[in-house]
Amino acid sequence: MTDSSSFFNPEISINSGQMFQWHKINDSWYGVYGDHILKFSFRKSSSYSECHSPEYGDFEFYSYPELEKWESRLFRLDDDIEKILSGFSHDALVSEAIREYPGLRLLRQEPHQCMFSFVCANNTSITMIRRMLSNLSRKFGSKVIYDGKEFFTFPTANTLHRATLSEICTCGPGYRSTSIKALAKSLVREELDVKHLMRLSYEHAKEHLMEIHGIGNKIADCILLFSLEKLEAFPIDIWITRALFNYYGWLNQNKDNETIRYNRDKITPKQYTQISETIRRYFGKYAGYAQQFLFYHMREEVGREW
DNA sequence: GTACAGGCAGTAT
DNA sequence: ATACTGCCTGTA
Repeated sequence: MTDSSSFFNPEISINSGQMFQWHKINDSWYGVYGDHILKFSFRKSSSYSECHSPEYGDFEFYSYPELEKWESRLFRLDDDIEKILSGFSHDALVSEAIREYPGLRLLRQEPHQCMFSFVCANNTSITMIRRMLSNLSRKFGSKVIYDGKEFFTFPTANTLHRATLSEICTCGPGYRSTSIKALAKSLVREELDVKHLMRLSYEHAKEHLMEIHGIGNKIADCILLFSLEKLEAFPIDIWITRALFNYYGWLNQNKDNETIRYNRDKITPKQYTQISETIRRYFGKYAGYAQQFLFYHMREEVGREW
């Protein structure tokens, strides 16, 4: 743990926009992970924030019901982070972001929860996404009392499948409600199966996901990256589009040497595919990690200028 | 009032 | 095949 890139900061990782159902109560963070409630706290005796960046030992991890070593799973501590990040040394912007945000990690989410979460994330704000998911958990999840506080687990695909469209609508997803129903149906019928998707290649898994109503290029890439172990997935949302437009001008040429034109906010599905291929070749099989740092950099440093 | 928020599907070309 | 357009809903 000598390289600054190996520091581990769960707080910044949780707050980097991948995760929607976490919040801080007093000095602890609580989150919903499928049917488990997770919690971590700063170890009081640690010198974190005094003179060094946080490390693994500065935190204590809890869960209910007990989930063995969940922190290793969620924060991907099993990845060789130094090796992965050193693979981006040819890129100045990502390298800068890695130095700027030591301890930022890609998170490994619970797959079903991840799928529903990003279906809800279609064309809306983080605040609204959090509200929808909270409402869905409250209405269709199970109540759990932990640390004397009330939590609700994430609803199962079965429950959401049995729920009526209007019941789901009362949780606030609007037109995304039909997408939630479509996803629940595919999962219950096992037309969409997590273990199967994990075994498939990135491309084939993505094809399957995109057959679901409400899952397009971007949402499929989020699901693949955050829950299906496809670390080459590189979700291109509006922030990443802006980053690519502003800092990666060379991307604007396709293989026929034609200039790809797009205004800085929108890309077409064809452009998405083209840019995705190029950027994955450029960043390699862990492109998703690069995306994570780019995304966070854009939100933190450039966000207020837009 | 209306523009916008971490895209998408349906329809028109 | 590719481009254009409307969309739930709450907030600024």
